[in-house]
Amino acid sequence: MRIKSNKPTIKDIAAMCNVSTQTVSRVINKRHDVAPETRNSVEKAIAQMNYHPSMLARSLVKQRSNTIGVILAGLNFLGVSQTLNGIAGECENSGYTLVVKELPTFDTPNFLPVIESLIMHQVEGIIFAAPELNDNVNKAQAQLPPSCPPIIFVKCHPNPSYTTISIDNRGGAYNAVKYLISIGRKNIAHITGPLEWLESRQRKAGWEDALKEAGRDPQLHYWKEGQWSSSSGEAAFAELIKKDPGIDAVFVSNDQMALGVLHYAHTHNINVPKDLAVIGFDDLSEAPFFTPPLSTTTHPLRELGSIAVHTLLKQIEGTNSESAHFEVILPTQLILRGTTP
Amino acid sequence: MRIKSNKPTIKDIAAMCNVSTQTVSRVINKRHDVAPETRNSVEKAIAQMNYHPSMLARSLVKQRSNTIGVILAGLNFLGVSQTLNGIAGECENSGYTLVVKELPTFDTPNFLPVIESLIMHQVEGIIFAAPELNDNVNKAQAQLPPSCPPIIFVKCHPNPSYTTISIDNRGGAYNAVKYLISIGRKNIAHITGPLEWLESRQRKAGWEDALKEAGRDPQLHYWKEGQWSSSSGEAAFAELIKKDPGIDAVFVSNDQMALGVLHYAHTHNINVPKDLAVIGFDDLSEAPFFTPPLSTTTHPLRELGSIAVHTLLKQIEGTNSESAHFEVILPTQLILRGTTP
DNA sequence: AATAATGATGTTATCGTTACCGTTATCGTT
DNA sequence: AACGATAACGGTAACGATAACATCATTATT
Repeated sequence: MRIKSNKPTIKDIAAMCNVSTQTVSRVINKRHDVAPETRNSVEKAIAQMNYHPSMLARSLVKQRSNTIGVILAGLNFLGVSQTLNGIAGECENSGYTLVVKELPTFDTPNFLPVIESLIMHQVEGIIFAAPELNDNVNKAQAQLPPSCPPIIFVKCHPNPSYTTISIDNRGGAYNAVKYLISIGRKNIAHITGPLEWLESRQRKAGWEDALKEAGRDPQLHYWKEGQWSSSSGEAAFAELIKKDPGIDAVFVSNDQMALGVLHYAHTHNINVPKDLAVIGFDDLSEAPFFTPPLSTTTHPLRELGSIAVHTLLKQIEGTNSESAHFEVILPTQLILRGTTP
Repeated sequence: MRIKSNKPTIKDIAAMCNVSTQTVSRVINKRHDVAPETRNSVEKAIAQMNYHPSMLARSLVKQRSNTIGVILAGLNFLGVSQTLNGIAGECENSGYTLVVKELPTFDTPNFLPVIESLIMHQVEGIIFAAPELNDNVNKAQAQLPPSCPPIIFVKCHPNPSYTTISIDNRGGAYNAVKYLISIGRKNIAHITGPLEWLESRQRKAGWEDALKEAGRDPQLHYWKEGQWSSSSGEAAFAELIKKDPGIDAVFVSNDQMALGVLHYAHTHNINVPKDLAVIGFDDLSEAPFFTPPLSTTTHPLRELGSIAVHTLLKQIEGTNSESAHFEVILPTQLILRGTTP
């Protein structure tokens, strides 16, 4: 006889109590058709043997894994982890297990292995939460195998064939720039994120739209591409101000780069906000404590995550007829602090 | 005949190719004892039918899930997500699947449900990466069921019964304060994190040790408890400086609170670093761009995560005899920037 | 009293895959 | 020509759990 693994199974419990495995199963699943006496004895045995039901076996026979997968990249960025925070919390709430796959880089060309790995794990749904760079999302969508479970794309461009949930980047930027115009700034520059990122392009579009709406030609305004980091923001601003010393406001695509701008201003005796108004994007928890406190734009990333899970579960658990795809765009909010007058 | 689910199984492939399921299995597992012709036909069928093997079934029969679980709390904190970054990356590298469980709060009293949930999922190992508050880790260890798979505790106090991997908080703080002493600061205050946190207590101990070593009585120095946030840091410093206007240096338990201190200094015309030297902890990527750039202490969180996985996998895959527990403490590094002279 | 309804349990088949062992065909060797 | 070695494959029994049905008592109903 082979040496038994130390993990007790439903059979061991059944044998111990002189009942069938089915009865044990009934106890585990809290069914009512078990005699109190039997239930007691089984429960005692379960506690004694330290038995835990195997989800693998359960999932196999039930044809339901109660698991969803999330694909992401750049966990070390605060934005991504905040989204994950929302996702994980909502999973916990609704009793789903979360499998996390992180892409090695932002611009991983081939998503298929990751998606297939999730399919092999029988996940019931997928949240695609890697940022959209170039056409990576399109590529991913094109690669989706026919047998793919429900999938939600987060923070990407809308696509009627899929459910997408995103942040109103364009609108947030638009509002920020509109405000700068409203306070009389004439020369509003912009520091973008890396332009492969959809978010960067959307925010840039918002800047352009606001300028156009005010009857100004965006072509005549300066902008420069940054790389999200504070140092790139500082460098970008240094270039901008060299090209045009008359810049009196700058809309910056994230708070970290905005911090770089503040640093430059501080070291070059530029008075913020009198000579230079600055508005960022993200509303980092540190932003109110920058010198001066940073005006910026909020976006509900944690909420984004929990909405994504919520929506996904509805698609999983809902009737099949309910598979209409749709699009959610979450609003942003302009927060005025010390870097605007 | 029942309606077949759309997901093909190994049987479907076998039927399609007129071979046994075993042969299909052999092809899937890249065994050599399959005729090239047969292999080809099977592979074609697999591609055609869009077949993906079920990890559930595989794990069940192989008695190996190739999955590990991680327990964490506070994903919205940068430190936690950086650790997760390291963990996820290393899992990806070594072909393990990662299941993430986030605790609802830092001080969740009862870990058992989370751990049991992981056990039920047949994870082969667990990384406990929630921060240590009060005696939550002790509690968790006491609650560990006998049948628990290998588990590694991260960022917690050493315990010979378990493998632990942590950051040298005490040493980092000690070095920071020692440096402040070496540059002649007489009155070195300290702002702690919440004292339920082990990290806070360890850093405070480092501060005390350095003072003692210099022949000073820590009792005569001021300290105040903060809550990690910038605003709490600012408030704490406001109190400290009111109690003793002679404070000429402050060691702050994290960078966010240090930012709060800088903010206070700036708004109250305290010259940093001339009148007040500041050293933080964490080395946020923004720290070099604070005004002035923040001197602080680095710690390798991403590395911590990948080491944790690495160690865990060695315990899982290694021989059983290799189950000796041990303790790793990762070093920190003092980074001097503008808030120290 | 006969029948039906209920309550508590056991039997068997099944989920998708692999391990284990057994079978057949082919080929070179002596 | 008989033999064994090897290659290529198949059959069956697991893995741990549940669904669906079957089987009994026992109690309620007419």
